[in-house]
Amino acid sequence: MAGQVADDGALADLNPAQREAVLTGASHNLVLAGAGTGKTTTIVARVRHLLRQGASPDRVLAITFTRRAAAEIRSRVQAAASGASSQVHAMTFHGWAMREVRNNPDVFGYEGWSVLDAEDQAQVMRGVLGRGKRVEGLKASQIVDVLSFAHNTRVTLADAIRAKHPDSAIDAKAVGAVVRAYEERKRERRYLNYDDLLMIFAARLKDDAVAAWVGAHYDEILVDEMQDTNPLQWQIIDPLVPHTRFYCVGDDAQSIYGFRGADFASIHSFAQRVPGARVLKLEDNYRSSQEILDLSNWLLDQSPLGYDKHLRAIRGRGAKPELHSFETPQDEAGWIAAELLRARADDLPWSTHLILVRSNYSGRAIEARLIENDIPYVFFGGTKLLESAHVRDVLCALRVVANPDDEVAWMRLLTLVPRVGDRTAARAFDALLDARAGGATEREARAAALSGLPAWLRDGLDAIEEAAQRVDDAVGRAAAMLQPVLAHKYRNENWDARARDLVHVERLAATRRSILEFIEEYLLSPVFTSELEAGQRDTDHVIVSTVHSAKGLERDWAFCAGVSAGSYPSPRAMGDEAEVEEERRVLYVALTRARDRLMVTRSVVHTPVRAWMGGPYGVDVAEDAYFLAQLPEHLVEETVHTVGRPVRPTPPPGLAAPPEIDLGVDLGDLGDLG
DNA sequence: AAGCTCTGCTTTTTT
DNA sequence: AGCAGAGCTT
Repeated sequence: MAGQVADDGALADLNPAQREAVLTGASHNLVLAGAGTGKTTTIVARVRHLLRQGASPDRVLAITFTRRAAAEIRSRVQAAASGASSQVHAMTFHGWAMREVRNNPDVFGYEGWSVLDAEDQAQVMRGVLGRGKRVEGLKASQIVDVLSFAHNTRVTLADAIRAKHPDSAIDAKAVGAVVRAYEERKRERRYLNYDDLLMIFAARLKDDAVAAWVGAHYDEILVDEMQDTNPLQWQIIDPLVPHTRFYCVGDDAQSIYGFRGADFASIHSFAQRVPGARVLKLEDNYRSSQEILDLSNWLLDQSPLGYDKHLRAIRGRGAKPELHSFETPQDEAGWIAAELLRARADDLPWSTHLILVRSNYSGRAIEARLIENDIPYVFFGGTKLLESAHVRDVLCALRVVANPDDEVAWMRLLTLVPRVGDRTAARAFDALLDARAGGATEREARAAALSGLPAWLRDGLDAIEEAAQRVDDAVGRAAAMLQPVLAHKYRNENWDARARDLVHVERLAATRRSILEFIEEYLLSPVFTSELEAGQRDTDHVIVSTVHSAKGLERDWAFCAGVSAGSYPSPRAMGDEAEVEEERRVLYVALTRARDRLMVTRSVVHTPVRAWMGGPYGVDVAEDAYFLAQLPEHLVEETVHTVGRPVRPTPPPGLAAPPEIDLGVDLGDLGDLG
């Protein structure tokens, strides 16, 4: 908060509504905190208040949406604390569930499992699908998505299929058979995915003795971004309500995770769901100028859903938001880069700026321009380090050592070996299982199963096993072992940059106690590759972020890129009011990130990309529903740019129609070609 | 038969 | 940028 940083959470710096929210004595509270109203400040102050009242730091749990938000709360509480260590627990729902399940095998009944990320899940699903690779026209990854939606919203598979694929007649029974086989495969291999962690936790909390036991660990559980909590996560909160206190903070207008099962209306029913809960409101905005809020408020007012929300700018008046129209997205990106360079020439630091994009895809065009112009940036929502192919390759070598049942990892690792494909790899894996079943130790089983393969694989894995206590060392050995094959595999794909990533991974691993802990931590809360490049030296940088990853972010200047007809809302959302309104909230979140200068950019050209994204709906429909179609002129300062694309000169008046032009070739005298 | 390589297609949003 | 499939090589 610009005006109220100094001592985070010192009561004197809070306004009356915030102070009330911090000091509330009710057992359960819901704080409705609009954008820029000091949400994080309030949470930090609340934690400090609890600590002052004598709560031990490890009895306060803050549930956040991302690892970054957790780190911020932790560091701000720490910074504000006088001396004594006050490491409060701050983590995501998934991180919490994982901790509980991992640390208490006798309570939850799961031991020796490993976590599957999206790609691994799709891989297991592909194995189940076999030859055809599809069932009812759905790809492996689509089935995984639908299944996850069903779990998170607690609906049947059939309902989830209808929700996700409303236009196709899919036989849920056929999909169900595949899903059953998939679950069976996961069980055999002792795999759990993100949803499983939440489901195991939620299922066990149904036993009131377990709920009482978990609840007794905490004096208060704070939940940030409550509007994005989905029904599955509610099943974790519900049983704990009688056993601890809940302090939830959210904003219905910023609910943008409906695709993951969040229902923004659930925040309205909070008081019914949590008996005796007190509801408090924060409406004073400390972040933005009134002009920025006028535009944001206008956007919400256009919605058929009544948000009953009008942010007031404590900072008063400022510059009008700017609307810049271009011909192409490339022009937008070019102008943004130029604007950043101009600001730099005026001595503004790079950290003045935040660039918001709708999708990872659209962020790449901007990223390219920043690289071109040597502008340092971090891309939240870009490539995740642990999901990139080369890092995955290396981690598979660690995974098979940590969990020899990890079939997905074995298959990937084995097929890296030259002349080894699916068949050979599958045979080696089967041989491994056989050897173990016959009583061999892990190392003996590996020696037997890998006997027909190059010795470096067996020796390398043995070396990793010996180093397993030092995870960074193990990573180093895995990278060394695979270096030759990876250098070849990625020879045309940026091998040098990839090799650098592997060094980053080694460094990240240095503080971890075990291979599984390391992999789980970063799978559950990813690190972006660009984050490491820039963050390493704490350099001044611009932030590029998808709107979804921009939660809690704010900067003096914000560029909202690609706010074009046909993108807001996207054609995919058309025809479904709930989805269109979620898109409106996405734009609202983007607009409310700016403190002083808000620049909305858009373009009109329909690139091939947009044409196929447009799908069956077509552009005209989108024009009509475009959120800025009815934008009153007085709310923005509009500039129309025609950069790099000069208007075609009109021909001189009175020019005669072109004559027929003979395109035949004058062969001339070719002489005697004989 | 198995593996390799090239090409074209696909992509909202994330733990 | 990554994946699936086609067609080619060993």
